[in-house]
Amino acid sequence: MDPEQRADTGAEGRLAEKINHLRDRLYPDKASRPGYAKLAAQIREQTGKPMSATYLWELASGRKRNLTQDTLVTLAEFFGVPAEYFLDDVVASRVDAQLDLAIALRNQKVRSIALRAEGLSDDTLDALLAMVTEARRIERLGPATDAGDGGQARGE
Amino acid sequence: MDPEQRADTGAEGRLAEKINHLRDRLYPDKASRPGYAKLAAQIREQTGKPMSATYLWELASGRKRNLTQDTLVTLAEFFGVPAEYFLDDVVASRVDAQLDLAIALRNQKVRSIALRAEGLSDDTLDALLAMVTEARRIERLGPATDAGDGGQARGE
DNA sequence: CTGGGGCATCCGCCTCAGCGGACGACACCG
DNA sequence: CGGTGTCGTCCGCTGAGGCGGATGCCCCAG
Repeated sequence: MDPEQRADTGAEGRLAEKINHLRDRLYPDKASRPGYAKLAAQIREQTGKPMSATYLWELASGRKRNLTQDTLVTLAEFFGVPAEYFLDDVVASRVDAQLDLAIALRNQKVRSIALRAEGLSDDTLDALLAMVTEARRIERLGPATDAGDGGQARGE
Repeated sequence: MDPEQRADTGAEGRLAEKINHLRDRLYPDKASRPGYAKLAAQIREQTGKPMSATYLWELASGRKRNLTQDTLVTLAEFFGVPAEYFLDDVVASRVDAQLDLAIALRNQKVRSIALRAEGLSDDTLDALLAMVTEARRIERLGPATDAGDGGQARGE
Protein backbone atom coordinates (compact mmCIF):
# COMPACT_ATOMS: atom_id res chain seq x y z
CA MET A 1 0.00 0.00 0.00
CA ASP A 2 2.51 2.53 1.05
CA PRO A 3 4.66 3.20 -1.96
CA GLU A 4 7.97 4.12 -0.41
CA GLN A 5 7.74 5.92 2.86
CA ARG A 6 9.68 3.27 4.71
CA ALA A 7 13.36 2.91 5.33
CA ASP A 8 14.18 6.59 5.26
CA THR A 9 16.46 6.16 8.19
CA GLY A 10 18.40 9.12 7.01
CA ALA A 11 16.63 12.40 6.95
CA GLU A 12 12.97 13.15 7.30
CA GLY A 13 11.17 10.62 9.43
CA ARG A 14 13.18 11.74 12.38
CA LEU A 15 10.53 14.01 13.77
CA ALA A 16 8.68 11.22 15.52
CA GLU A 17 11.87 10.05 17.18
CA LYS A 18 12.67 13.54 18.32
CA ILE A 19 9.33 14.02 19.99
CA ASN A 20 9.48 10.67 21.70
CA HIS A 21 12.98 11.37 22.80
CA LEU A 22 12.00 14.69 24.31
CA ARG A 23 9.09 13.08 26.05
CA ASP A 24 11.39 10.46 27.52
CA ARG A 25 13.80 13.14 28.56
CA LEU A 26 11.06 15.05 30.32
CA TYR A 27 9.66 11.96 32.01
CA PRO A 28 12.47 9.47 32.52
CA ASP A 29 10.29 7.29 34.70
CA LYS A 30 8.22 5.13 32.42
CA ALA A 31 5.72 4.36 35.13
CA SER A 32 4.69 7.85 36.07
CA ARG A 33 4.82 9.19 32.57
CA PRO A 34 1.50 10.70 31.54
CA GLY A 35 -0.21 9.64 28.36
CA TYR A 36 -0.72 11.79 25.35
CA ALA A 37 -3.92 13.23 26.72
CA LYS A 38 -2.37 14.53 29.90
CA LEU A 39 0.73 15.63 28.08
CA ALA A 40 -1.32 17.64 25.62
CA ALA A 41 -3.25 19.23 28.46
CA GLN A 42 0.00 20.12 30.11
CA ILE A 43 1.32 21.69 26.96
CA ARG A 44 -1.86 23.67 26.57
CA GLU A 45 -1.65 24.95 30.10
CA GLN A 46 2.01 25.74 30.05
CA THR A 47 2.21 27.44 26.68
CA GLY A 48 -1.28 28.84 26.41
CA LYS A 49 -1.51 27.55 22.88
CA PRO A 50 -3.81 24.80 21.67
CA MET A 51 -2.64 21.21 21.38
CA SER A 52 -4.72 18.09 21.03
CA ALA A 53 -3.93 14.62 22.35
CA THR A 54 -4.76 12.97 19.08
CA TYR A 55 -2.42 15.12 17.11
CA LEU A 56 0.34 14.63 19.61
CA TRP A 57 0.05 10.91 19.15
CA GLU A 58 -0.01 11.28 15.40
CA LEU A 59 3.24 13.16 15.59
CA ALA A 60 4.89 10.74 18.00
CA SER A 61 3.86 7.81 15.85
CA GLY A 62 5.09 9.42 12.68
CA ARG A 63 1.68 9.73 11.08
CA LYS A 64 1.85 13.47 10.55
CA ARG A 65 5.20 15.02 10.04
CA ASN A 66 5.06 18.39 8.35
CA LEU A 67 4.36 20.67 11.26
CA THR A 68 3.14 24.21 11.11
CA GLN A 69 4.96 27.23 12.46
CA ASP A 70 2.58 27.54 15.40
CA THR A 71 2.83 23.91 16.43
CA LEU A 72 6.56 23.98 16.03
CA VAL A 73 6.96 26.95 18.33
CA THR A 74 4.56 25.49 20.84
CA LEU A 75 6.45 22.23 21.10
CA ALA A 76 9.84 23.89 21.22
CA GLU A 77 8.63 26.21 23.94
CA PHE A 78 7.21 23.41 26.01
CA PHE A 79 10.19 21.08 25.71
CA GLY A 80 12.65 23.87 26.23
CA VAL A 81 14.64 23.34 23.06
CA PRO A 82 15.36 25.82 20.28
CA ALA A 83 12.83 25.52 17.49
CA GLU A 84 15.59 24.55 15.14
CA TYR A 85 15.80 21.28 16.99
CA PHE A 86 12.92 20.00 14.92
CA LEU A 87 14.19 21.42 11.68
CA ASP A 88 17.87 20.67 11.57
CA ASP A 89 19.18 17.22 12.36
CA VAL A 90 22.65 18.58 13.01
CA VAL A 91 21.34 20.96 15.60
CA ALA A 92 19.17 18.19 16.94
CA SER A 93 22.04 15.84 17.61
CA ARG A 94 24.09 18.59 19.10
CA VAL A 95 21.33 19.73 21.40
CA ASP A 96 20.50 16.15 22.07
CA ALA A 97 23.98 15.28 23.14
CA GLN A 98 24.20 18.06 25.63
CA LEU A 99 21.99 21.12 25.22
CA ASP A 100 25.00 23.03 26.35
CA LEU A 101 25.47 25.44 23.50
CA ALA A 102 21.94 26.73 23.62
CA ILE A 103 22.13 27.11 27.35
CA ALA A 104 25.53 28.70 27.19
CA LEU A 105 24.37 31.28 24.69
CA ARG A 106 21.66 32.42 27.01
CA ASN A 107 24.31 34.11 29.08
CA GLN A 108 24.98 37.51 27.60
CA LYS A 109 28.61 37.55 28.66
CA VAL A 110 29.33 34.16 27.20
CA ARG A 111 27.78 35.38 24.00
CA SER A 112 29.96 38.43 24.02
CA ILE A 113 33.03 36.30 24.49
CA ALA A 114 32.05 34.06 21.60
CA LEU A 115 31.48 37.06 19.39
CA ARG A 116 34.76 38.66 20.28
CA ALA A 117 36.68 35.44 19.87
CA GLU A 118 35.62 35.19 16.25
CA GLY A 119 38.40 36.21 13.90
CA LEU A 120 41.25 35.80 16.32
CA SER A 121 44.26 33.80 15.25
CA ASP A 122 44.50 30.11 15.95
CA ASP A 123 47.28 30.60 18.45
CA THR A 124 45.30 33.15 20.42
CA LEU A 125 42.27 30.91 20.36
CA ASP A 126 44.36 28.08 21.76
CA ALA A 127 45.60 30.33 24.50
CA LEU A 128 42.10 31.45 25.37
CA LEU A 129 40.89 27.89 25.29
CA ALA A 130 43.59 26.97 27.75
CA MET A 131 42.65 29.87 29.98
CA VAL A 132 38.98 29.13 30.11
CA THR A 133 39.64 25.45 30.65
CA GLU A 134 41.94 26.32 33.49
CA ALA A 135 39.29 28.62 34.89
CA ARG A 136 36.91 25.72 34.86
CA ARG A 137 39.26 23.64 36.92
CA ILE A 138 39.75 26.47 39.39
CA GLU A 139 36.04 26.90 39.78
CA ARG A 140 35.70 23.13 40.03
CA LEU A 141 33.33 22.73 37.16
CA GLY A 142 33.32 19.58 35.09
CA PRO A 143 35.42 19.25 31.93
CA ALA A 144 32.59 20.78 29.92
CA THR A 145 31.22 18.29 27.44
CA ASP A 146 32.50 19.61 24.18
CA ALA A 147 30.58 19.04 20.98
CA GLY A 148 32.62 16.32 19.34
CA ASP A 149 31.20 16.84 15.89
CA GLY A 150 33.62 17.96 13.28
CA GLY A 151 31.11 19.51 10.92
CA GLN A 152 29.90 23.03 10.51
CA ALA A 153 26.37 24.11 11.13
CA ARG A 154 25.06 24.95 7.72
CA GLY A 155 26.57 25.06 4.30
CA GLU A 156 25.75 27.96 2.04
CA MET B 1 2.77 36.92 29.21
CA ASP B 2 0.11 37.48 26.63
CA PRO B 3 -2.34 34.66 26.30
CA GLU B 4 -4.49 36.75 24.04
CA GLN B 5 -3.21 37.53 20.63
CA ARG B 6 -3.27 41.24 20.35
CA ALA B 7 -4.38 43.00 17.24
CA ASP B 8 -2.34 41.58 14.38
CA THR B 9 -0.42 44.80 14.15
CA GLY B 10 2.02 43.42 16.63
CA ALA B 11 4.27 40.43 16.81
CA GLU B 12 2.58 37.87 14.63
CA GLY B 13 2.21 39.60 11.31
CA ARG B 14 5.93 40.10 11.18
CA LEU B 15 6.48 37.25 8.81
CA ALA B 16 5.50 39.28 5.80
CA GLU B 17 7.96 42.00 6.72
CA LYS B 18 10.73 39.49 7.18
CA ILE B 19 10.25 37.97 3.78
CA ASN B 20 10.12 41.33 2.10
CA HIS B 21 13.16 42.40 4.00
CA LEU B 22 15.11 39.37 2.90
CA ARG B 23 14.02 39.89 -0.64
CA ASP B 24 15.20 43.47 -0.54
CA ARG B 25 18.46 42.37 0.98
CA LEU B 26 19.01 39.85 -1.77
CA TYR B 27 18.09 42.29 -4.53
CA PRO B 28 18.95 45.79 -3.37
CA ASP B 29 18.36 47.19 -6.81
CA LYS B 30 14.67 47.79 -7.19
CA ALA B 31 14.89 47.94 -10.93
CA SER B 32 16.49 44.60 -11.62
CA ARG B 33 14.63 42.78 -8.91
CA PRO B 34 12.68 39.84 -10.27
CA GLY B 35 9.01 39.43 -9.51
CA TYR B 36 7.47 36.72 -7.42
CA ALA B 37 7.29 34.36 -10.36
CA LYS B 38 10.97 34.53 -11.13
CA LEU B 39 11.88 34.49 -7.48
CA ALA B 40 9.85 31.36 -6.90
CA ALA B 41 11.46 29.69 -9.88
CA GLN B 42 14.84 30.62 -8.51
CA ILE B 43 14.00 29.16 -5.13
CA ARG B 44 12.80 25.99 -6.77
CA GLU B 45 15.98 25.63 -8.76
CA GLN B 46 18.32 26.50 -5.95
CA THR B 47 16.78 24.41 -3.22
CA GLY B 48 15.23 21.63 -5.26
CA LYS B 49 12.03 22.00 -3.28
CA PRO B 50 8.71 23.20 -4.65
CA MET B 51 7.61 26.82 -4.31
CA SER B 52 4.87 28.63 -6.15
CA ALA B 53 4.78 32.28 -7.14
CA THR B 54 1.27 32.74 -5.84
CA TYR B 55 2.10 31.43 -2.43
CA LEU B 56 5.21 33.54 -2.23
CA TRP B 57 3.14 36.61 -2.84
CA GLU B 58 0.57 35.52 -0.28
CA LEU B 59 3.35 35.27 2.27
CA ALA B 60 4.93 38.57 1.34
CA SER B 61 1.58 40.29 1.51
CA GLY B 62 0.67 38.75 4.83
CA ARG B 63 -2.23 36.76 3.51
CA LYS B 64 -0.92 33.43 4.70
CA ARG B 65 1.23 33.33 7.75
CA ASN B 66 1.37 29.93 9.39
CA LEU B 67 4.09 28.24 7.40
CA THR B 68 4.83 24.57 7.31
CA GLN B 69 8.10 22.95 8.31
CA ASP B 70 9.03 22.24 4.71
CA THR B 71 8.33 25.75 3.47
CA LEU B 72 10.16 27.22 6.42
CA VAL B 73 13.29 25.22 5.72
CA THR B 74 13.09 25.98 2.03
CA LEU B 75 12.93 29.72 2.57
CA ALA B 76 15.64 29.70 5.22
CA GLU B 77 17.87 27.68 2.96
CA PHE B 78 17.34 29.98 0.02
CA PHE B 79 17.80 33.22 1.89
CA GLY B 80 20.76 31.90 3.84
CA VAL B 81 19.38 32.59 7.29
CA PRO B 82 18.83 30.15 10.15
CA ALA B 83 15.30 28.82 10.17
CA GLU B 84 14.76 30.37 13.55
CA TYR B 85 14.83 33.71 11.80
CA PHE B 86 11.20 33.24 10.89
CA LEU B 87 10.19 31.90 14.28
CA ASP B 88 11.86 34.12 16.81
CA ASP B 89 11.77 37.88 16.52
CA VAL B 90 14.77 38.25 18.79
CA VAL B 91 16.84 36.00 16.60
CA ALA B 92 15.47 37.82 13.62
CA SER B 93 16.62 41.22 14.73
CA ARG B 94 19.96 39.87 15.78
CA VAL B 95 20.56 38.09 12.51
CA ASP B 96 19.19 41.07 10.77
CA ALA B 97 21.62 43.41 12.45
CA GLN B 98 24.71 41.42 11.77
CA LEU B 99 24.61 37.62 11.43
CA ASP B 100 27.75 37.54 13.51
CA LEU B 101 26.87 34.96 16.07
CA ALA B 102 25.99 32.33 13.50
CA ILE B 103 29.19 32.99 11.64
CA ALA B 104 31.27 32.98 14.78
CA LEU B 105 29.88 29.64 15.82
CA ARG B 106 31.10 28.06 12.63
CA ASN B 107 34.56 28.10 14.11
CA GLN B 108 34.99 25.00 16.19
CA LYS B 109 37.40 26.60 18.61
CA VAL B 110 35.16 29.58 19.23
CA ARG B 111 32.38 27.15 19.92
CA SER B 112 34.51 25.29 22.38
CA ILE B 113 35.36 28.48 24.18
CA ALA B 114 31.72 29.44 24.42
CA LEU B 115 30.86 26.01 25.77
CA ARG B 116 33.58 26.04 28.37
CA ALA B 117 32.76 29.56 29.44
CA GLU B 118 29.29 28.51 30.44
CA GLY B 119 28.91 28.18 34.18
CA LEU B 120 31.90 30.20 35.14
CA SER B 121 31.49 32.90 37.71
CA ASP B 122 30.72 36.43 36.70
CA ASP B 123 34.13 37.65 37.77
CA THR B 124 35.91 35.06 35.71
CA LEU B 125 33.71 35.89 32.74
CA ASP B 126 34.65 39.53 33.10
CA ALA B 127 38.29 38.60 33.17
CA LEU B 128 37.95 36.45 30.09
CA LEU B 129 36.02 39.15 28.35
CA ALA B 130 38.82 41.56 29.06
CA MET B 131 41.39 39.10 27.78
CA VAL B 132 39.65 38.37 24.54
CA THR B 133 38.96 42.04 23.99
CA GLU B 134 42.61 42.77 24.56
CA ALA B 135 43.53 39.99 22.17
CA ARG B 136 41.41 41.67 19.57
CA ARG B 137 43.30 44.89 19.98
CA ILE B 138 46.62 43.10 19.73
CA GLU B 139 45.57 41.36 16.56
CA ARG B 140 44.19 44.66 15.29
CA LEU B 141 40.67 43.48 14.73
CA GLY B 142 37.80 45.86 15.11
CA PRO B 143 35.92 46.22 18.38
CA ALA B 144 33.72 43.26 17.42
CA THR B 145 30.18 44.33 16.79
CA ASP B 146 28.49 43.03 19.85
CA ALA B 147 24.82 42.16 19.68
CA GLY B 148 23.25 45.10 21.32
CA ASP B 149 20.21 43.27 22.55
CA GLY B 150 19.53 43.75 26.19
CA GLY B 151 17.29 40.79 26.83
CA GLN B 152 17.73 37.08 27.08
CA ALA B 153 16.93 34.77 24.25
CA ARG B 154 13.80 33.04 25.32
CA GLY B 155 11.51 34.12 28.03
CA GLU B 156 9.83 32.01 30.69
C1' DC C 1 -17.52 -9.57 39.45
C1' DT C 2 -18.61 -4.80 38.18
C1' DG C 3 -17.65 -0.03 37.31
C1' DG C 4 -14.80 3.90 36.48
C1' DG C 5 -10.52 6.03 34.83
C1' DG C 6 -6.41 6.37 32.00
C1' DC C 7 -4.23 4.50 28.12
C1' DA C 8 -3.13 3.84 22.81
C1' DT C 9 -5.42 3.69 18.60
C1' DC C 10 -8.64 4.95 15.16
C1' DC C 11 -12.21 7.55 12.22
C1' DG C 12 -14.29 11.43 10.22
C1' DC C 13 -14.58 16.26 10.00
C1' DC C 14 -13.02 21.16 9.13
C1' DT C 15 -9.85 24.60 8.36
C1' DC C 16 -6.19 26.42 5.82
C1' DA C 17 -1.41 25.89 3.65
C1' DG C 18 -0.04 25.72 -0.92
C1' DC C 19 -0.78 25.86 -5.78
C1' DG C 20 -2.65 26.40 -10.77
C1' DG C 21 -4.57 29.41 -13.72
C1' DA C 22 -6.54 33.84 -15.10
C1' DC C 23 -7.12 38.69 -15.07
C1' DG C 24 -5.81 43.82 -16.02
C1' DA C 25 -1.68 46.93 -16.18
C1' DC C 26 2.52 48.36 -17.82
C1' DA C 27 6.83 48.37 -20.75
C1' DC C 28 9.31 47.15 -24.61
C1' DC C 29 9.70 46.01 -29.62
C1' DG C 30 8.37 45.10 -34.49
C1' DC D 1 -0.29 50.82 -33.48
C1' DG D 2 -0.86 45.62 -32.05
C1' DG D 3 2.03 41.64 -29.98
C1' DT D 4 4.73 39.68 -26.28
C1' DG D 5 6.58 39.47 -21.71
C1' DT D 6 6.52 40.26 -16.89
C1' DC D 7 4.52 42.41 -13.20
C1' DG D 8 1.08 42.36 -9.01
C1' DT D 9 -3.35 40.59 -7.81
C1' DC D 10 -7.06 37.44 -7.29
C1' DC D 11 -10.28 33.16 -7.23
C1' DG D 12 -11.08 28.46 -6.44
C1' DC D 13 -9.54 24.00 -5.70
C1' DT D 14 -6.94 19.97 -3.48
C1' DG D 15 -4.59 17.84 0.15
C1' DA D 16 -2.93 17.56 4.54
C1' DG D 17 -2.47 19.72 9.21
C1' DG D 18 -4.97 19.58 13.33
C1' DC D 19 -8.75 18.19 16.28
C1' DG D 20 -13.15 16.12 18.64
C1' DG D 21 -15.10 12.10 19.77
C1' DA D 22 -15.55 6.96 19.94
C1' DT D 23 -13.53 2.44 20.66
C1' DG D 24 -11.37 -1.39 23.13
C1' DC D 25 -7.83 -2.58 26.52
C1' DC D 26 -5.90 -2.74 31.06
C1' DC D 27 -5.74 -1.65 35.93
C1' DC D 28 -7.47 -0.55 40.43
C1' DA D 29 -11.42 0.56 43.77
C1' DG D 30 -15.87 -1.15 45.44
